[in-house]
Amino acid sequence: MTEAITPTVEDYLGLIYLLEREGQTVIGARLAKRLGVSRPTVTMTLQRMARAGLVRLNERKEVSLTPAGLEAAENLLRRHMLAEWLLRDLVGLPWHQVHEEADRLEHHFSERAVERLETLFQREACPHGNPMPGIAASEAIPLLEASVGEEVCIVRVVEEAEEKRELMAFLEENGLLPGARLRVSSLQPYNETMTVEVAGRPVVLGLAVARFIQVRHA
Amino acid sequence: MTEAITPTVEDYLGLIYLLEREGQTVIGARLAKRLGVSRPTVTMTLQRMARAGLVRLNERKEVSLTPAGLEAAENLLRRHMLAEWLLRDLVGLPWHQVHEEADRLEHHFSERAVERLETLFQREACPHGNPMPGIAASEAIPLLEASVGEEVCIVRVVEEAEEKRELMAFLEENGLLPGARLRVSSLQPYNETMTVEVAGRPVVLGLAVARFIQVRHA
DNA sequence: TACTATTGTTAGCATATACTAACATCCCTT
DNA sequence: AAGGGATGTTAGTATATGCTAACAATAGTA
Repeated sequence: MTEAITPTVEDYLGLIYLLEREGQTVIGARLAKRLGVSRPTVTMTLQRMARAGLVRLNERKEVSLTPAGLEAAENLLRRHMLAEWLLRDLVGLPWHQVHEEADRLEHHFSERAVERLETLFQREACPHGNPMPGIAASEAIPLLEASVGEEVCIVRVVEEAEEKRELMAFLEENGLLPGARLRVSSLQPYNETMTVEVAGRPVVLGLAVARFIQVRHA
Repeated sequence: MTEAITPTVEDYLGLIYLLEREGQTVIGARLAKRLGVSRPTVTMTLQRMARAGLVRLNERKEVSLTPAGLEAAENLLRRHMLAEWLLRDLVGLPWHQVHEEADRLEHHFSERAVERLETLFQREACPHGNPMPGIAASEAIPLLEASVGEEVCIVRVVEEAEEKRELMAFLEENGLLPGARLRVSSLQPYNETMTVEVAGRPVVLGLAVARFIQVRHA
């Protein structure tokens, strides 16, 4: 028997999957920071996960998913994104809250519920524009790299940003959701900010935030 | 700070609440049986719960909810029933599966999600006809006690039955849901069964099951 | 190269949740 | 009243998940 995968372990798997997808090297310290737990805890949990055949560590202690781990991770991500659509489209939760809520619910859907959700929501990305597992990410560049004057369309807000509650509320308030059109008005690199125009109104964005927003030409 | 109530403890609270509502005396052994855990486990968990001010035990070891425990229990029950409506009306899960699914999800809704669900579903009972916390149960008698020839309408399938997967599937298959009209055709007490007519078709029910179904005159 | 910051691990501990085996209690019925 | 079945508890154990303190190893960087 593959012993049941706990919610905690699912969280590790999902995060490792996302980091790998972004091309980052996955190390324990990074997991500890993102998961909000201590490094010793990560060491122990990774040991259990390795024993269960979900991950492996190379000589440089870099973590990667085994085939079993990958499958479980994709499964979780799919449940996460389906939960987000459920919460947004049917429950009517505001965009900036669905990630946090889905993060708790995702672990508890049965096979049958997932099937129902899959029938209801045949989407290629989550409400934040990040691709469903198995789907290739559509072309996009960080808003940071768009040129001044350019008219762009938001493709996605990357997962790392989804975790930041106030930032998400700020983005929603200012209409900075996937699909939004905006113009890059000006750059203030000395101030670590840029100014964009959304629906006729100017919005000042920190450059760190502009790195979280990916766009394509409109 | 009232330390967070765990899903396990919530399960205990919910069950104690339901047993109390049915007027049963709540003892550890009964909890152990219904929760599917050993008696020692129940002893230890009840001790923690008593320490947390959620329940008390009298000299005869009978369990009852404190005000804090009652509040937490009603809160859980509400979340459970809202989850059931969500799963039935929006997700489209079949009637007989929603209880089991809700039993897992109920522990993980935020305040805000509950508010949304309450706006969407202003119901006085769950999909099985059992009253929402705070609402008085509508008059009904066990189907068992209806007289032969009588035409009745199903008011509820009691909570104890909700836990029995195959039974629930059987009931749904035969249209024995709240609101269904049926006629008591005959009794076979020697056989521990009774026969009812639903939508023109005869269905034979074990008397134990007929005790789980509550009806009113149609 | 030497120092420092980052990273990983060990040890020791705590809590919630489970289990079995064994014993204690208590109530009811014969 | 005695015996038996139901009930509650104790003791001992296990697992997953967390922590801090301390140390070890590694990697950069001055």
